[in-house]
Amino acid sequence: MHAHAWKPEWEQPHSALPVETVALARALIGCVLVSETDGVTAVARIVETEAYPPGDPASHAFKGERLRNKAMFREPHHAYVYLIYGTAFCFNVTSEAHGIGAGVLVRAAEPLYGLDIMRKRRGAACRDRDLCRGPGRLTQALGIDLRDDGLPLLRPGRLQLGDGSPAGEIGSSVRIGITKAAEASLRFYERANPYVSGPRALSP
DNA sequence: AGGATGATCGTCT
DNA sequence: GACGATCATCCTC
Repeated sequence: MHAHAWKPEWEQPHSALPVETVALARALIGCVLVSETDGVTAVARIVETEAYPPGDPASHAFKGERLRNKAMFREPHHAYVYLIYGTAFCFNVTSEAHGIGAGVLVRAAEPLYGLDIMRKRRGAACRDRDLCRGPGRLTQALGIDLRDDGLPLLRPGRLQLGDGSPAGEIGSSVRIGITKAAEASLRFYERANPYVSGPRALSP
């Protein structure tokens, strides 16, 4: 597969990405994420997200703006990156108006381009299916870390979101790994996609 | 395929 | 001193 075959697609800036958190979480399914880290390009297509809307007790923004979560209170469509469990980074896309803390966690993606650098970053023992399957794995494969925290995502840079649309049906379920507001169905994923990280058989 | 566990560290109480 | 929007590994079925 030729690299330039993908280029016209992922060089398109995203048109009309929603600002509202849940709408954004759905709209991000199918969008491509391009990373230009350390002079290397890697591209993956988002297949699973979770919404953390305003007033959500499970959101890092719930208790107000802090040093760590200040990116969540920025303009929409910026990166919010944080370290979790001391071992992994999580990548979010900010949502809602400036000053309102909210965002969308990107949980899994389908590797499209730069598979070799992703394998190198993830380790030789990693199956291709698992390169970006999980929030911490995705950031590792794409070289996303604290340097990306707060960066805009709709212009060329270390990270850029490109246009895309979901293939087939979008499923939803409760969010993974949270204890507060655990009943809310705010996780979205491409139903038939094998690169989704969590349960794929749930409804509606 | 699915459940339990330890690693590891910044942030908050 | 406790707690995560997790992962890799080890275990059992």
